[in-house]
Amino acid sequence: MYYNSGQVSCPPKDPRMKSPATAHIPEEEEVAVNHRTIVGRKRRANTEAKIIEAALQVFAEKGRDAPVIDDFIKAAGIARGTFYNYFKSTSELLTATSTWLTDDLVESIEREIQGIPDPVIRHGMGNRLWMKKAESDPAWCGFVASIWFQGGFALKAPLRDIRLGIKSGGFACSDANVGYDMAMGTMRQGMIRLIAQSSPQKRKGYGDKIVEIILQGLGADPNKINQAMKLPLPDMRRPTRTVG
Amino acid sequence: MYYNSGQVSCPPKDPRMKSPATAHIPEEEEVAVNHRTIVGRKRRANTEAKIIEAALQVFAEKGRDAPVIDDFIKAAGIARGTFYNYFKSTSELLTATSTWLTDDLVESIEREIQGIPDPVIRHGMGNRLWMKKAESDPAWCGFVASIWFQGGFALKAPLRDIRLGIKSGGFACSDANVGYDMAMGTMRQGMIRLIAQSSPQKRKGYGDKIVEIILQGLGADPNKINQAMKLPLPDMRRPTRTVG
Amino acid sequence: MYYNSGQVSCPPKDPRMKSPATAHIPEEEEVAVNHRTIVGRKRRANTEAKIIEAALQVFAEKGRDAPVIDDFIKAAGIARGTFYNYFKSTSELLTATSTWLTDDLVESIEREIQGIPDPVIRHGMGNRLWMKKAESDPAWCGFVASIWFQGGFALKAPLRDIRLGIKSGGFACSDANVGYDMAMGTMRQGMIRLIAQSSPQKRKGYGDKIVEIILQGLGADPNKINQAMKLPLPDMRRPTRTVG
Amino acid sequence: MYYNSGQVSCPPKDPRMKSPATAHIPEEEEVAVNHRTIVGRKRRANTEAKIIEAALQVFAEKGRDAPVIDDFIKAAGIARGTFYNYFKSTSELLTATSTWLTDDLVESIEREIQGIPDPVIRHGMGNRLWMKKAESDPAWCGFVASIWFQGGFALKAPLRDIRLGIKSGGFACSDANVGYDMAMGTMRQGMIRLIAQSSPQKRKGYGDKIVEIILQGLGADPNKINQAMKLPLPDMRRPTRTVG
DNA sequence: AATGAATGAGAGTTCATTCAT
DNA sequence: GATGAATGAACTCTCATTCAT
Repeated sequence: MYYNSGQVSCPPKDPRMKSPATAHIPEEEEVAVNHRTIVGRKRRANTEAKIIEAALQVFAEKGRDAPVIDDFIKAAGIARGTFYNYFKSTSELLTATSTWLTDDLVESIEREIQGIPDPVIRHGMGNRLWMKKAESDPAWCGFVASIWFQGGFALKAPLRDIRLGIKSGGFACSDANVGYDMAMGTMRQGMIRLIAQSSPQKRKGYGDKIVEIILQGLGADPNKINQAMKLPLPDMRRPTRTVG
Repeated sequence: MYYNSGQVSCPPKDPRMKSPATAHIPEEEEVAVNHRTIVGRKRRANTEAKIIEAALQVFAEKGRDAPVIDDFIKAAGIARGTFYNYFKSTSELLTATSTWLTDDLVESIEREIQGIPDPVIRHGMGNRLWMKKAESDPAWCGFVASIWFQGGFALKAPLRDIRLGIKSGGFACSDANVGYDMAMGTMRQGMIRLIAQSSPQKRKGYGDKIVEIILQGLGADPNKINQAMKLPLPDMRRPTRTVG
Repeated sequence: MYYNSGQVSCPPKDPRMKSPATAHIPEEEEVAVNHRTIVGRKRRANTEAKIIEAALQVFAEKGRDAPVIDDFIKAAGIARGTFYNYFKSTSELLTATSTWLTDDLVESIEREIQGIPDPVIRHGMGNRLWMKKAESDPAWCGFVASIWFQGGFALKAPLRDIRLGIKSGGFACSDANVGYDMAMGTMRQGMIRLIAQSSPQKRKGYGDKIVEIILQGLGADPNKINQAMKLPLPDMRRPTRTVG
Repeated sequence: MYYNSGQVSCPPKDPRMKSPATAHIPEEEEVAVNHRTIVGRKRRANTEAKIIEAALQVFAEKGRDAPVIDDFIKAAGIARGTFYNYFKSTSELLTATSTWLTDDLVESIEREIQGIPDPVIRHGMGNRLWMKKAESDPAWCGFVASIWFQGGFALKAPLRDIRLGIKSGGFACSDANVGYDMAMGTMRQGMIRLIAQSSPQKRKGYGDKIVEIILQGLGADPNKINQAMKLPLPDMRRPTRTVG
């Protein structure tokens, strides 16, 4: 995995898969998978997806702390009690939502760039794909910048590539942590600017500028930077999840 | 002014000075500034300072959103009603606190670096002084990183110096905004790492590394970077405000 | 309708009926009126009635402005939060209570007198029934005099009958508004005296005297006044709502 | 006295006179009326008048119950503590204000009509003068209708005249209390209509209509009513107090 | 007398959580 | 599983009153 968030968890596509909220359900009992069980599972998955999708909207609109349970159940069209069948608190929902929202982008990016051998180019391309998403999907950008970055935000892959780049001499940077802080901090700040910037033509291209200055900050060779910035960005196969 | 936040306001040292919460009190134009008035002002200023100082502790401990009025009045040792004589809400108190906490650091930094003619060196020195404070005062660092960076965080001076640096050829950076985002984002992320890092010897020197990578990211000449990093950091004359 | 207050609304006898506080609940158009829904509605209606009945007591005891939320919830035996599930404020509760309390008396009176053709007699009989209620139910009288008369108190039927009476020559009165003010003002003042008067034998008959002077004030013929005052007062079929 | 309110108290014209709020000051001590005492008294009277005049405005604007101490001290331009030097509570201020506002009207009316021997005519003229004030001074009318009528409102003179009128055969009314309720209730209701009616030409003459119907309600002879309504209204010598 | 900062009881309101149906 | 009425702790805010100066 390239962009590999610390807390990986699969979104509830497959009703058989454990999602964070359902992790407590013992699986051993599930010997007799009869019709009712299957129906029940489908309903569960359905409702959970409904809640998470509604939560995305709500968090994107109101931010991290303002939303109250009522906002979620109204947006999801469910009853108060139903909420508690899936999530113990809003913060658990926040975690689930973040995970669901970023995981497959992270996976997609990783899939796209795993073939690139040079860590400098690979890092640059990974960042570009990330910022492209931020540029083109304001709601996603808003959610991630203000919410998902909070607390965790530990992407393993970039740190690893920065380390490899330093070792290989591609990056001139005294300390991998410093480089990582620079890269992550700059991306975040760039995303914050993208949120504030409503005009699409002004957003256009800002992501690449951000990536370029990151590579410069990491001390990459200008020619290599040019090379990384000129590579065509692949269309990511499956469209990734979106907020709206 | 170098580090010049938008809303500069003097802390309530001098009871005659306007502070945000006392701004409505008529001053010089007052016809009869009699004894009672003066006494009253002193008390006001006193209490306001007491509240703000307590608030610093509270915000540093509990963060930006968690604290409730009760936390502040208990910490300040005042009555509920007294709080409302000074601040309409916790967020107003937050603003006042941020302002009070950062304003004189910003002023001090500015005073120190205004004599440096080269915008690259000046920018580097300004950043170093800022990060030095962050390194040496964990509570201040925690407060500022989590609270003051929120929303506003528009320091005019760094942006201006980045612009001047680009114009003079000292910085190689396609867009001043990008450079600004990089510089600010990196400092923030560096401060977040400083907070997480409790061991003093690991904190030691991290601020300078952050500044160094910022200058590299801005495309400064390595010699000039060296020069900026080697200049001795002046002791700022008055010790700046601190959280504890 | 005779005594027809502006905002007629049915009291929540039938859980399916809209009452002010439950007006937002979708009804017939609801697709699936299942068991749970029905049960929920019954509970809602129940609680609402419980609150309103308690509110009557409270308002009657403490007046219009003194009561606080706590009084209502204690009297109704509900939790703080439950109150807000039904009413946003005490004044909304006041409105609901007034409406609930007067509406069916107004309806009953109207039912009784609609058959009387002469507007003079009809007006007299309507007033007599109203004052009879005031005489016999001190709590109701106190509530209505101090609360319901506030602001609105625009009963359409009396005004219409006064107008008809003037047109037909039964009343000698220069201006229907003046007559209306006289009639309403006199009844209110009479009710205030009834409240102050705790001895039942002194209250006895005071309502009829009030009505008599109103008719005299409207310039009705003494014989007709006599006639209106001598007609037996019908027992209103269903006992109307009462405060206690 | 004709219109003689129960609680008569002189307004603070003469600083030597006791007003309700100063009634507790012992007079015995006042043997040595030196300069300072006199100055103090003048200040007292001044401040009290200032408070009461401000209170009139406040009550007229906000009604009987809504105003808080803050409203009064802001309107009067005094300090919090000063308020308590004069009034123990808002309701004491309300009483003082009512008294101050109505007393001299009551006196003036009484002075004007004391020479009229016939109780019917006298009552009619008294009412007319009252309603004339109501017609011409909306603020006064608003204050009196909504505030002063509350609670007390026991005017002795009208009741006495109604009694005398009944005894002399001028009024045909079974019970003086009923007549009194009719007269007072009708005036109040008429005043309420005057408040609601902002157009001066519609207000014009309404007071006399109100008085006319009162006399008719009391059973006065039509000729005598005519006579009472045709007498020219005297200009009351001193202009009475007004709200603005 | 006048001042106005400080007080704290008490009122209003929100909202996460439970639970019978 | 789904429902939504009921709950009450926790929070915000107001305002009459005191008192040192």
